[in-house]
Amino acid sequence: MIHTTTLNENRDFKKLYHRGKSLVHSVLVTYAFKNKLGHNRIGITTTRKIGKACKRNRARRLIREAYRQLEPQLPVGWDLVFVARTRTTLCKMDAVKAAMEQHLNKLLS
RNA sequence: CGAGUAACCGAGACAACAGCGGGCGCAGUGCCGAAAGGCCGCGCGUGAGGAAAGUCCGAGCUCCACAGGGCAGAAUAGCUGCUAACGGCAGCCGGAGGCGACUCUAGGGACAGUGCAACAGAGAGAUACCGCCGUUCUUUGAACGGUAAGGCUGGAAAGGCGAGGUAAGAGCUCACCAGCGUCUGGGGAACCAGACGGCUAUGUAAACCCUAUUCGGAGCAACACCCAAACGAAAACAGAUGCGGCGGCCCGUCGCGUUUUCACCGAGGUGGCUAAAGCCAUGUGGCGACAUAUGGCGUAGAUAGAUUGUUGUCAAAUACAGAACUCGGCUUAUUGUUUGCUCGUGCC
Repeated sequence: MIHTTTLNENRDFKKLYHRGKSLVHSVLVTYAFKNKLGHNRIGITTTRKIGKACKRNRARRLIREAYRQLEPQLPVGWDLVFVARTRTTLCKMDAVKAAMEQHLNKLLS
């Protein structure tokens, strides 16, 4: 990815959950918060509610691919956390991408 | 054709575009960092399973004393073999189920000891309630004695069943069957077959227990190394009959003050990390598990965690499901195809 790194510290996730803006959709929950790094950081949460390792991997892949396709049009300087939901594993990538695009347009404007 | 039973094999392939993790090669010495070290571009090649799962066994590897003695504790339980090892596997023996193919089997010991067996029933290591028979008194019965065939209860009632026998009965006697013991024969063994003997006193050891065999503990967040930082203060207790290290206890052994509070110091990096009791093919030995020889292959190593998204073609690609130090098993989840065998039905 061009200007994005992964978010891997638990304290960063907690900060977004408490202080970030969020939107909910049936296949995706998005949290966003501005950072001062000059690039984006994303984190993906797949809880055990979704299923076992295989289903969680699938959800993570779908979200990462959706983000990758949307990335060129996004503004820079945000921390993002995407939370997969149970229905995420059942749907196609296009549905996730549409939900994400809708969320990001609202949150990052 | 239907029902069943056993086993092999597969787990999408190909093409296009986009994208991700390792590896190798080339290049700038460009970027980040205090440093160890890491990042970026292009090309080539490579990249999840039959169960990767559950974490139920067994090993390797690492550290604790290269692991010591005893007790406690745990596991296993027909025989012979295979294996690095196993609670696994193979073959066989015994038992159970099925018409059969075939399947299942936690399969040592109840004359070492302790316990339990409710209720019912006359009586459950012990009986005489009814009944049957005899004797006596007497006469529609009673007392005493004999009996375990018949009745009732129960999961189980003093081996089963038939004949003889008897006052009535009884392994009292006999044949057959079951069980026990001894002997003989066969087998490597579990065990099998036969003969003879006396005539026997329940079940439960997935109840405690006994016997035999095996087992030290913790786990890759193990552990090793590198860079940076720190390596101080106070209080309490003890003075070796103390504290700590080896899962519990006792020894043994090694090390040494210990604990608490405050202060100081990294959400650092690299290795371990994949060549392995490895896989494939062929030959040889073995009923088989497996062993062995030759040749070939070199096949993921992440650390918020990598093969996926969108199409097209194929009759369909759907199910269960994602490596996390590595192997050998077991168990559980689940999809498709094929083949052998068994039983039933119909036709030739």
